[in-house]
Amino acid sequence: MSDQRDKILACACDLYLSEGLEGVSMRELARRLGVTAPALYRHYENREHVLADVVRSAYREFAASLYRALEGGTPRERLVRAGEGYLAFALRHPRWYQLLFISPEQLGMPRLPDDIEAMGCGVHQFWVDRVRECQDAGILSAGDPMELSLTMWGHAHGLVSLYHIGHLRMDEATFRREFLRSAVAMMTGLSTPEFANMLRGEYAADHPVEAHG
Amino acid sequence: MSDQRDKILACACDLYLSEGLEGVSMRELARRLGVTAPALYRHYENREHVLADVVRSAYREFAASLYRALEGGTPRERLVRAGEGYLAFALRHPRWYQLLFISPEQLGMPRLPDDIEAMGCGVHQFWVDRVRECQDAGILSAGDPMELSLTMWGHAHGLVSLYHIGHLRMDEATFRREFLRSAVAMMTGLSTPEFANMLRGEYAADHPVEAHG
DNA sequence: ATCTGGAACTAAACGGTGTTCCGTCCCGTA
DNA sequence: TACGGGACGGAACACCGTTTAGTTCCAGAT
Repeated sequence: MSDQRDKILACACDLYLSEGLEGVSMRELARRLGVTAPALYRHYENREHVLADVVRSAYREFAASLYRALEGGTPRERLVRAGEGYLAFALRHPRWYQLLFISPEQLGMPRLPDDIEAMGCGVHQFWVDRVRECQDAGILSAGDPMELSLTMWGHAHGLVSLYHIGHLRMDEATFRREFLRSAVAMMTGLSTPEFANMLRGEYAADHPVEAHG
Repeated sequence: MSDQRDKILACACDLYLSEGLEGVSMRELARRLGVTAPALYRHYENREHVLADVVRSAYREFAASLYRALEGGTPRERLVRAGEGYLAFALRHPRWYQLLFISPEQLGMPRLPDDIEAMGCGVHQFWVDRVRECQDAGILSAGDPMELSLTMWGHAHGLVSLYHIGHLRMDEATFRREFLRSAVAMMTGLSTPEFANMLRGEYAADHPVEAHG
């Protein structure tokens, strides 16, 4: 029965979300479960395997947040909703987001397990699909959809990452505005000329330039 | 005399570059210096302060790699060289690059020391200056130079970060090509229309599309 | 020349970590 | 009823950061 394994994982997730990676120790885990540390090794080979399962949980939560974008009715709406879901997840669950993009060696493993790498590729594929259908709809310019999605993903992850680290001295509301503005600026370089104009127009209408001097 | 302090720092840098963060332990540091661990506390308050000095070293190396761009003769050349310097540093010294963008809590500190945060802002300011002079030269579109540089920085850091983590399944040469292509695509969204056209033309001339079926 | 103070070090220890080994209990099954 | 195996606890090993107390040694002042 893997009932206890589930409890360990749930406890490890709680511990990680509240205390960070260093907070997830086998002994503290055991303490919270009313057990001694060696007992955990009945259910998990070692700490590394526990952390790998926490990462898997993070990926599942992340994927769920993204896949809700498929409820959108048009390629454009699905792409926009995917972007919104991405940002929402990154801001609502900073620690989970960071776990998705942490280097394996910080988890104490030389390489990520294959299935976790596959989850990362799955997310990437989701983006490629969103891009491709926007290309088919004439919204994004032609070209390898993987290349376009790479540019978009890199941009989004970079901004979020800089914000989480604290290199950007902004509050969350300001960051949301900057993220949107920056995304629109970047997307105009990836869109068809007509759609780029439309994007600029919509953004200008929604965000009138404030007077300052 | 801070001779020993310098030796400790040099040894910590070596240790970090070869073994990673976890490899930098006070005991191993002491072993390599032919000394016992408590002796280190004569020269450094604790491990956190040692690591902070390693981060400072990383920043100095990074800044040096960037500031060489000022040898360029035109705003455009200085911006391009800065981008090349950024990528070169990130690829040549992955561990040092990662140290610049690591979250404080992974270093065991609640917040970065003020002077280190200031070094990060200094690098940012360098980018803002490169952008501003390109705007003055009519190469980049008008607008807050901080906003433009944020878009560019986010994009660059995001791509490098994804590559370092291993989410991008490419060798280094492929990544360099993808990075350049992606940067050009993004820059066309930030440039004046004339310069965007020129950019596209130059990139197309340097990178003829390969035939594939 | 002797005394003194302080810098630099060592040894030992405390409490923490991941992990292993071994003994023990307990429960389902033959 | 006997057995086997899963689940656990206790003790231990080797490591970690850090503190305390004691030692060595040398420069400078008396």
